[in-house]
Amino acid sequence: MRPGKAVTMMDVAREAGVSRAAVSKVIRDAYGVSPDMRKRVESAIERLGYRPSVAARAIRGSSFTIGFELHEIENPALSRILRGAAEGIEGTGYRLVIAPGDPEGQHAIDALVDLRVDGLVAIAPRATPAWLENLASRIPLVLVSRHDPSVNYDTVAGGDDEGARLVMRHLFDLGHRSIAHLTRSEEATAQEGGALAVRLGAYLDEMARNGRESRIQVLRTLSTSDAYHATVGLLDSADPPTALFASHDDLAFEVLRAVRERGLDASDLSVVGYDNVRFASHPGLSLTTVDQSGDDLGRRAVRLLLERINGRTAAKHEETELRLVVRGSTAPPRR
Amino acid sequence: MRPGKAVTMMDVAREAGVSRAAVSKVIRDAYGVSPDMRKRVESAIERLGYRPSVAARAIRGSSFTIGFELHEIENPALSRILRGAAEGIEGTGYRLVIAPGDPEGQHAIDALVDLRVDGLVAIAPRATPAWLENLASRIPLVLVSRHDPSVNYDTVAGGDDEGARLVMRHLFDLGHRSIAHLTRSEEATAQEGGALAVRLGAYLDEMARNGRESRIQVLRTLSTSDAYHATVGLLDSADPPTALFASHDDLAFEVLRAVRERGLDASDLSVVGYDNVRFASHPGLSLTTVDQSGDDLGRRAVRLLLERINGRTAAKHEETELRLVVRGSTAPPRR
DNA sequence: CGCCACTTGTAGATCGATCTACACATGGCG
DNA sequence: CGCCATGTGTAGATCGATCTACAAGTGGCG
Repeated sequence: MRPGKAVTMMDVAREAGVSRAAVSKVIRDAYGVSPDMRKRVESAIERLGYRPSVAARAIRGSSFTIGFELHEIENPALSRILRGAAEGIEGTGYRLVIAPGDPEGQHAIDALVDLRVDGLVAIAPRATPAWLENLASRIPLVLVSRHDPSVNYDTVAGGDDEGARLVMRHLFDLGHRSIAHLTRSEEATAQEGGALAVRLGAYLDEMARNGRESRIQVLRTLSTSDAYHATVGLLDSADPPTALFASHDDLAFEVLRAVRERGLDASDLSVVGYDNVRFASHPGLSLTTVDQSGDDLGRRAVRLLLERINGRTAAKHEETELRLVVRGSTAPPRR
Repeated sequence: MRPGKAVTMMDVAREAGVSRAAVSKVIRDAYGVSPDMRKRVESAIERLGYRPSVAARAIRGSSFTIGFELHEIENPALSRILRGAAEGIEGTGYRLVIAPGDPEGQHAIDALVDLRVDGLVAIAPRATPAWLENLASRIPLVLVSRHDPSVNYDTVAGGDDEGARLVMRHLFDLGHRSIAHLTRSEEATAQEGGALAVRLGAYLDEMARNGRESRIQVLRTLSTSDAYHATVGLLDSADPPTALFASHDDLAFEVLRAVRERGLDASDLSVVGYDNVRFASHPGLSLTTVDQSGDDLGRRAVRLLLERINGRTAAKHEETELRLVVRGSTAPPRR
């Protein structure tokens, strides 16, 4: 029974004793259907278990499917955004498919475009604005966690500049004067509008404003496990900082791992993350962090995209609410 | 430029001065293409940036896409399986799309079937074997973390019975005599072949074998945050158990949350999880758990599915390696 | 009674690919 | 020189839907 046993519109038409066009009209809820015909067609659909082929639809017009590009499957901050998107799409008649991919997002985005989705939500922290503009000229596009001032695609992001400054001020207020910043690779912060680039910029600026240029120290890691080793190296250095601002929670947790393993605490090295993922509130971790309402980010992205699919062309750039959540991983420095 | 500006095979054919069929042959690497024609077509493809439409392909035959049904986006154990699947598909010429869905998996699976993917990897802990058999008769299907003895679909799972017994023996060896089990809702353990059902069964059996029927205590939660409240209730009860076996790490972490908030430790209530997600090894959590190689689960599922797509019809049922990882969340009971 | 408007349903083109069947060259060989 | 095998390319049907154009039927109204 394996070989292509799918029920088609033709089968339904035969079963109901009407034409294909009639069936099409019924399922699209189009004009020109008598109550009688509707009933017969609907019962035939029911009986045969017919389901319209998205592929066949896509080839003619809309697939009623939107794509979500996700480059880090295991990053809980991204999962939170994704959950918001999934919630946001409910009841809209559209469905969501996710393509896992590389950090550039290229491969995943291509896969979704090839599927002929009606629109795209992407994170793609390493894609260049030029490439995205080009993409946006061919398909409705919304970017999450980027601040590009594009006219062709929308963006939704947290106020990363403000968030990072909240973090820095919190640390300065506690009395820290030597604060390091832990972020991703050079490429990850290369795009001016990227969230990590903005956070890095705010860190550098706040250090300068407070006259601490000489203590600026930026660490970079490729993977999360790298973050652990980088911290170990930092703690072993001659004159370690008293606080560390990690550009997102997943990195911060690895920093905490190193700190705890040494038997140290927040007075030795205060740690701040970003995103307020679920684990941050766990008493075993208790991470001070910034909540940028990741789920709201996803929900809004979907809403903006649907607006665009339905004809809006003027770009919108939104920001979500921010909130510094102070927990046990930060404290005044011991000295 | 927005309106359907996609480059089609026809455009490429025109550009290269050949027929559509010729272009098709080149991209499918089919027989009957002269080196000269190949070159011209390839350069035309390059010049126009042509990408074949998966939708159009799917309608005729294969989409070279496989679907992954994921009902809990934020569950790190599932993310781990997903990562394995994503790794396993690399270099195979297929691509992976994920559909987020409800616990029944119905909606997500339907969405993937409607997309006309070539095969399906599903977790669907609450689907009935009958429904899955029916599904498997229409599309190649592999189930993860289920032990159904189906002849129409494959399964890959950890040895859940053995794993749960490892946990129980570890707790008995430490001296625990009153052990509770925390699992999901009734529906989640209703399917006989489901991983949670098997773990529950092993718990009940081990309690009985050790003559502790009277201390059997099964708690159920709907959400992860529920697990926290359930634990609080348990700790407040008249004669609380000295150990708790949670059916997966995410629940265990919430149990630990309650334990830690009370200032209690492993001697008061030992906690064991299942899955060995990344956070389990964090010193702030340090959870004893069972590692069932979640990434391997995903990798194997993909491999089995591709075998099936390529013609295998005899069902295979595989199990992954198991390993009990003892950490700080378990200790001998205080009394 | 005849014309028009409206309702209800169908035929057939179309979307972008795949794939079978065939046409046309070319050249080897008896 | 004629026949056939081989190599190269194309025409056209096909997949499952959408959607325009139109045919047939019904009833209102002057």
